[in-house]
Amino acid sequence: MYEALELVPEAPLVCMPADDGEMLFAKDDWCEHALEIRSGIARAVSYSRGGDRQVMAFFFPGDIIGLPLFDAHRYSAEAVSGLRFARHPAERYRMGKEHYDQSAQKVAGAVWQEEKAFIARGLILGRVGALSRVAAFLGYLAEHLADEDRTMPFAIPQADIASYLATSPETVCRTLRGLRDRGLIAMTSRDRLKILDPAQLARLAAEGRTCRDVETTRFNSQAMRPKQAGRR
Amino acid sequence: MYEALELVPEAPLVCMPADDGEMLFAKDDWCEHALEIRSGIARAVSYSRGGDRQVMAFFFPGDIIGLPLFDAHRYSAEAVSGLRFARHPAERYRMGKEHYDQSAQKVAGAVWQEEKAFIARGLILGRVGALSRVAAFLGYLAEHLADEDRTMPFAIPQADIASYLATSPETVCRTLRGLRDRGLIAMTSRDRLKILDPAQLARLAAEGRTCRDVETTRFNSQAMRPKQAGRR
DNA sequence: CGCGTAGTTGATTGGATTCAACACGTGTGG
DNA sequence: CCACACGTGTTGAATCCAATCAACTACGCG
Repeated sequence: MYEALELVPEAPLVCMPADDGEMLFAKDDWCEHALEIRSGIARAVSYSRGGDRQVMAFFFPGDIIGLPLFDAHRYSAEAVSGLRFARHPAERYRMGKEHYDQSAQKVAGAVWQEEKAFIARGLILGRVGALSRVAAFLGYLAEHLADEDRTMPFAIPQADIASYLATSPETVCRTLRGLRDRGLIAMTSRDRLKILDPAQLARLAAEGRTCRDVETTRFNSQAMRPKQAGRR
Repeated sequence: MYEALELVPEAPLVCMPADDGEMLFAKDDWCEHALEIRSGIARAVSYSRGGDRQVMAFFFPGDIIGLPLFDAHRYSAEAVSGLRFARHPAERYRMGKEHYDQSAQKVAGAVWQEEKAFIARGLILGRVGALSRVAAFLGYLAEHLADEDRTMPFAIPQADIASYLATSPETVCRTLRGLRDRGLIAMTSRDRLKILDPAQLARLAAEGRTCRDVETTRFNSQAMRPKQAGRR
């Protein structure tokens, strides 16, 4: 009865639509519902005093966001485009409550799934150079919403991509054009993107331009080198 | 700041030292112990195929790392400098096990504490320009290991800082010097850093150089603006 | 004392931001 | 149906910043 992350049938989980740009929940708000994304894309946003805004993560169909690791939401979430979602009572996912509908393992898995989105951005931003960041981002997108034909809906405003990648919209546009000209990707329509050469794209993401010290000091330095063998 | 998360007294928790650079646990390894940092600094590292290395997070005294959100470790951890730590049996922190030594709330709090370190890097890397990134990093450091005099041990190799900030060691050095020349920080010794002007530093972190579109499109754009009021 | 490493500084070059202008699609109202 | 405004994406030119290469200093340790 409790297998999978299946929704419990007792509550009639309607699939609600959200307008583009609509806020789904706000940081520090009480965590009432967890949201399961049915279609479209959502974004996690950080507003700092000072007025600057950062897109911290994107979420895709199948993701469950707003899980009550705490009582309060850890970030603000907004709809990007074409979002439809279902609400789950947060109590179901609250840890340590005795009335588990889900096993704690499942809850932990869902939390980890949510956190991975934030960590992924860190790894992407860790790469220097717009080219490798964009390439890594496309690879990340493909993992989440590419079909068997390596085609995916690409309904994310370039301003959001720019904020996510910590670069300017112009650079995003130029880089995408560069990838298109080199035949690595194709954009048939405004909102459809096809990855033509995943291997080359991954290579760009990896070697695009890595900090020099990584190669050099890694094998010379002592403080750098892990002394315990056997990592991967 | 880290109240509670108290260790259970039953096991004699010895405080083990680690050599600088020593690997504490490896990604994907079975999660046997959680490590409580008693002194010094540790780092989370990501090794990708391709040989590039990224410092994803720093951890400080009081932090508990390697918590078993899953069975396997989610990242590799290494000692940076002067690390002493205590091992806690991972079972204590495994979610959903019936034999809680800690309440699930405590476990969730510890997990969140650990995850925050990774998310903090994303927010720091989201800022463009080396100056704002370094300033934001110093502010983050100060939150975790500054004493009442705003002085803190600064025993992190600049190569690690550079990797963490996705920049080059030279730029880190130059930026620190710039901050020193402007009287915002002082480095009495090689490994002690004092923050002289926290307000100015925070200002630099915020406005250092924000992507232009943030200001302009935020108030004009429709897709950008959250339609539900009352965030913050 | 000499070696190795980390840190520092200068000069150069390439890349990204920025400003500006324009193209394109969409929805609205005349 | 067309004109228009508006937002988004696109492209060009100029400036500025940061990566890079190279040389040097400071420091810790045998």
